[in-house]
Amino acid sequence: MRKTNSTNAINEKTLSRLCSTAHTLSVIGGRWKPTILWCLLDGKMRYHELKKSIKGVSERVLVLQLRELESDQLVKRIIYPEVPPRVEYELTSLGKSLEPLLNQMASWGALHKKKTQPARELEPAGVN
Amino acid sequence: MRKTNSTNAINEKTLSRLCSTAHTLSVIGGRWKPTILWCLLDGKMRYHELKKSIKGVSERVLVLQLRELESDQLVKRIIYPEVPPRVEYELTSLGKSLEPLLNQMASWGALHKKKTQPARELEPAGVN
DNA sequence: CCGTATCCAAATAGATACTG
DNA sequence: CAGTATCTATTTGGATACGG
Repeated sequence: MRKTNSTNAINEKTLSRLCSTAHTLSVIGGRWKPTILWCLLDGKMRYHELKKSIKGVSERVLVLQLRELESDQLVKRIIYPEVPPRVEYELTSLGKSLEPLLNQMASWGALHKKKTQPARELEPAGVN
Repeated sequence: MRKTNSTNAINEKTLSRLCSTAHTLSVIGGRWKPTILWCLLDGKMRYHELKKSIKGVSERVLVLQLRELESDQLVKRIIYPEVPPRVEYELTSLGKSLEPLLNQMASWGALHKKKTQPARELEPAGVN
């Protein structure tokens, strides 16, 4: 009759899923991480290409996010010992394994926007 | 031969998905939002039950996150005009529609942890 | 070209006393 | 009970000059 347990406290299964969800968010939740991941799903890119593609990100932050993705093993950093230097960023298989999740997030986000922001173009200019 | 286009700039489709992904993250990405959502997936709860279930959250922050979830229409707030006051929080259908996504996030998070943190229990106590 | 170092701003989270 | 009001701390992001 009761659901989960008498006090509605978080049960073990929920706790474990919660922890895993939080972990996922900590990995992909950075300000530019989804952008970077979407970029790299199209194929490997050099640092400067990323910088150009991702408008508005500063060098410091871009590098920070890349380093985090790297230490989370989503991104591989390949350094070619040349002059001038060349560095390529590429998704690891773990990184590529995010694609379905990112797609689902995109789908849900689109749905949510449609449901919560019904038909903007029908309201001409916003009176107040 | 070329992929997407010549300069590897973000194309329209990627841009749209990126935007939707960012939107999803802005909705569920708060510090306690996944916790709250997992709780409410088990059923409606009163404010104080949430407060007790979610250890470590302060009142201010809990209310803030609930208000954001409410204004994003994931959570319904039901006020009973009684003394003492009673308020229940419940997922809307839009909130419930997050369940598959949260499940997938949990699955990916668990997988990622397994791949990046191999077999903790094999290292006895951590020497350094 | 590919960053790092430094400094700064903004957003987010937290503790806690108080109120209808 | 269910919050709000303050105040503070921490975390995150940003601009930009400089270095290997």
